[in-house]
Amino acid sequence: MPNNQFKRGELYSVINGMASTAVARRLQKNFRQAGLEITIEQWSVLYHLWKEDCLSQQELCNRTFRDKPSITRLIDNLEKQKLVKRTASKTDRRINLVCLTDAAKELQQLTIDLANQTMNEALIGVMKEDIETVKKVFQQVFDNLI
Amino acid sequence: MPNNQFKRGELYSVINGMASTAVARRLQKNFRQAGLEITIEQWSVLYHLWKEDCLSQQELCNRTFRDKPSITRLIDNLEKQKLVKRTASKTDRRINLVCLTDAAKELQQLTIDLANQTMNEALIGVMKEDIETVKKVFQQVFDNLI
DNA sequence: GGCATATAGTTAGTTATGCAACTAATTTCA
DNA sequence: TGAAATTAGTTGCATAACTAACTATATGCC
Repeated sequence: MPNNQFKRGELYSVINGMASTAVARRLQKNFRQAGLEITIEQWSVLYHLWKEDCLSQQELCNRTFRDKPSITRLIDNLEKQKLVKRTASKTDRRINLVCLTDAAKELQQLTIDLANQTMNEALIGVMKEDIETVKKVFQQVFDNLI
Repeated sequence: MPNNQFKRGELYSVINGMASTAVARRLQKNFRQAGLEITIEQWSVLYHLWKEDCLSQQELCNRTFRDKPSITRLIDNLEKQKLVKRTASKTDRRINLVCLTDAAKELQQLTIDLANQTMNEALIGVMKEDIETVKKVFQQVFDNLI
């Protein structure tokens, strides 16, 4: 196979491949070294709740771009760790509102610091305008595929 | 929390987040619609074997950036599907060489076409030089974190 | 030669993803 | 009003990830 046959597939592996995995592993490692017992995926849920508390599970699906079973189980685990609590909505009995506990609120600043530290480690030598280009391209890719 | 406190965390979610997931889901969907029963992860192993057949499991770990247990199980599943075959190395009895079957060789062109099609769908409206910037940034991120 | 160390691969346990099928509550509309 | 369709959430099954602990083989070195 000539090398140029796979040009866009190579970009696939760029977008979805080693760099992303490396960042995720580093962030997880930095969490662990700081004594944090949460996973990256749990963190992404908490992140949206820190921005706006007491969202429904469906709303968390939309914001984290995960499907419903994934959110169900992430919330199960976060509830076991006493970081969130399901509360029945008073206006719609189908809905669980997912609210932060005080313990979760205390984690916010530490995880922000660790995420920023991780991205600083990852972005050494990367120009600011190139970062903007990456953001722009990823937004376009997301819009193309919804 | 002021919004600008999480600037680099936002980029984290860009690199590791929704666009990557959207591309992976679309590629998987395109595989499925073409009647291909393989996962993206299995495909990534086959991809490296198409470039160079009969690699050791350790070499597949290095090239796919996965750990050893992940490769063990990916190879288990690929072997169940008769797409690869483990062969004991003659020079080092610790090593399994993973070789493609004829069935796997027949999948190569179809999956290349589907990967290219998927990336074409994803990259509508994205400029060529911006793609090069994304590749450059991701290479730098990977080098920073190894 | 033989012990210590390193390397290749497997297994076990926990967490997460995707899909399909399911229950329960709500909304639509004839 | 009441049956049909929609929405919110859960459960089951298969695949995959990470960590740690394990076996087997190979290498290094005294």
